[in-house]
Amino acid sequence: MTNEIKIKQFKKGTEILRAGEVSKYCFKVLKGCLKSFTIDKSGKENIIQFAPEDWWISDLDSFINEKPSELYISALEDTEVAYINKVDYDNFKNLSSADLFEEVKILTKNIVWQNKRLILLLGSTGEERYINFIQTYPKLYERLPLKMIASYIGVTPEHLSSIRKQLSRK
Amino acid sequence: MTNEIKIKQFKKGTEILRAGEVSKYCFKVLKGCLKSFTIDKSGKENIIQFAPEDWWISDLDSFINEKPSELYISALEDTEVAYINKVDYDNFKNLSSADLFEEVKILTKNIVWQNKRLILLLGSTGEERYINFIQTYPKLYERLPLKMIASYIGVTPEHLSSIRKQLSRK
DNA sequence: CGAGCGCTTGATTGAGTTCAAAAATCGTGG
DNA sequence: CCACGATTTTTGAACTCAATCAAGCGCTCG
Repeated sequence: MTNEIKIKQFKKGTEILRAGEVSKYCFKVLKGCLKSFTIDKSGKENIIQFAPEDWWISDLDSFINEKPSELYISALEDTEVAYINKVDYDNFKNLSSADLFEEVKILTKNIVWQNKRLILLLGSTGEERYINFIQTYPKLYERLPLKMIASYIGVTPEHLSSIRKQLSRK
Repeated sequence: MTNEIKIKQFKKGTEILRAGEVSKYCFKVLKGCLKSFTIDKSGKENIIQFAPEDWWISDLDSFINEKPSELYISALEDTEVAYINKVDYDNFKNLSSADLFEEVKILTKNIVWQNKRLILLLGSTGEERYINFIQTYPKLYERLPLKMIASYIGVTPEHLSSIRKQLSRK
């Protein structure tokens, strides 16, 4: 197996992937934080994922099947990533069982994580999702501006502001 | 590798997993249809996933980590499944690279699928999600009662009914 | 110091829920 | 094969939670 992992830096604010382009890379964040998001019909940005240290991020569908991406990816902070390209990824099938098993574990974690988000989006209020966010990602809560968290949990910044106010009355 | 896949039938309406129990199995549907769902604070049922033919379903977090399930699973139709238990699943690490690679592909598909749901839930209206559902799962649309589809796309049955009415005026 | 960004506040609007009840459909036993 | 009860779907009115709109405050950084 050849080690084809490469390293790259992005300055805060860098646009790394634009919807419509094919996602050529899969990133693992070493330092800093990236986000993936859509922009819907009304022009609103919806954050699908934050990727702080040790998380990986990509538009998997676009990356694997080489189709236009639905997601944008950009840097929320100065960020350092390890990344892999499609050709190297396809060589996965030549990896050892141990490495593939590792990959299975990483993917499984992602499924569990996304599933929890689906459960929250379908069955809880904005307030509940906000509380859950703080408890689940206390570090991110300190690092990210309120409007990013609002977008992630699916409410407007104004509404999150009022949620906060209510919660502080206790 | 031992083939530890077993077959089982469920009658329509059977409760297969209850939230709070540990999910002992991972099911692959051969015939019929299962659903996984939560019941939120207000008692409302929120459908997380439908599993018609060839889909697999489980509370993965509960199954893998042997913790109490957040999800319920039940049979929407008379259903036949293949299932695997935890011990056999753990033997995955002894599988061939080819088999593990296959597993990676299955998991990747699940991630892509869940990701599309997240995008829809965060960035579209009930009407858009309904149209998307019909286009993505025309077969399911024929088989399932409206209230199930409503729960899946995150609106009330009453509202879905009115969405339908609006769409039919064309 | 001023421009811009992030956060808050309050007034207004609107998409979707709730509630209640009628109409349609389904399924099961006689 | 029909009848009747149960479930599902439709309808409409009242309501509610969150979005939108608009304005103002406080920081920071250029």
